[in-house]
Amino acid sequence: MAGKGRALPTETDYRGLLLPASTRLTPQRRAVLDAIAARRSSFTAVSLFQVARRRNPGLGIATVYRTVELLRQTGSVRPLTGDARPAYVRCEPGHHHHLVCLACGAVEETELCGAPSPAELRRRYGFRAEGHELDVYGTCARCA
Amino acid sequence: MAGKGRALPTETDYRGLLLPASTRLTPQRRAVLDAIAARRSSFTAVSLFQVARRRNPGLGIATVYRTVELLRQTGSVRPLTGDARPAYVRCEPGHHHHLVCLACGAVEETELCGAPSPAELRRRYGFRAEGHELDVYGTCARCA
DNA sequence: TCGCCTGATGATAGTGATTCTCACTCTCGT
DNA sequence: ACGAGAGTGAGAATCACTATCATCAGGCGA
Repeated sequence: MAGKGRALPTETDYRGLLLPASTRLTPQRRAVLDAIAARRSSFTAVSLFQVARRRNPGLGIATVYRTVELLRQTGSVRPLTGDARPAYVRCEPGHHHHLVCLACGAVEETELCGAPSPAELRRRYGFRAEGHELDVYGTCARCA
Repeated sequence: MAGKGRALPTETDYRGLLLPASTRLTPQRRAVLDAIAARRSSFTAVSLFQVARRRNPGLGIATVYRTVELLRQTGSVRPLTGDARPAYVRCEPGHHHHLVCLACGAVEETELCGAPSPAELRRRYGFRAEGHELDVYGTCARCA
């Protein structure tokens, strides 16, 4: 049952939004994925819910949370840290961080990252780094 | 009434925990400051409440939140980002980041920081950085 | 010494975001 | 058509936190 007939859990026009394998692409999830794909900035579960429900009036808020959680598992969205909570951003694959505009909520990805190296943290603190969160807050080019 | 007779808003033996000037050091706040000073790791408002109430049984949870907020204003505590939420850590003055142990909750400060420079973000993205959040997650020396 | 003013407090209701529960529905493979 | 199990919506529950408000406390001036 793994990767046979039912095959495509997502379709390519969702532009990189991936559900975990062997989950079904239901109309409800489609509505949520559409709502995310249309976003150019950070979003909250509630705001997604409001948009997605226009397309699928019966949609429940619980389904939005469930779908976002699935996307989080695949790395397609990430919850923002800091004062922007509670909000999420779309994520392309690979290590990167976010530039969050405090004025309009727009989020830009950047591959720039100078987080302390695991080796140095290990040497200086005996600390085994497994991951890190870095978000930069400020004003985007449009709002400046 | 500004910085005269009433004088000392805090006392030095709270090891760097500062309340804003012209706030009173009440027994309730003292109990909360004690509870924080005794911590070697991250803490939540509720866990502080439980500890501080042993010293001051009448203490209300609202007072704990109010006191933590005062300390946040002076930079003496900072809310953690990422999955460790909702939790706070004590902060020494100055720019630094935190190494958070996912096993025991211990938090170590480090001055190591390689966040992208505001100048480079400005040049490449037109983004005016105002601040950033960086927390590193992993396992501390004791738990490893 | 006595009120007074204002900051501080505790109890409690309220809020917003999120999670849980559960009966029901839909889909897929057979 | 059928059975199994993934998926669903509604609403209750939970969690962290905030707002409200009557009351308290402790310097201050009179």
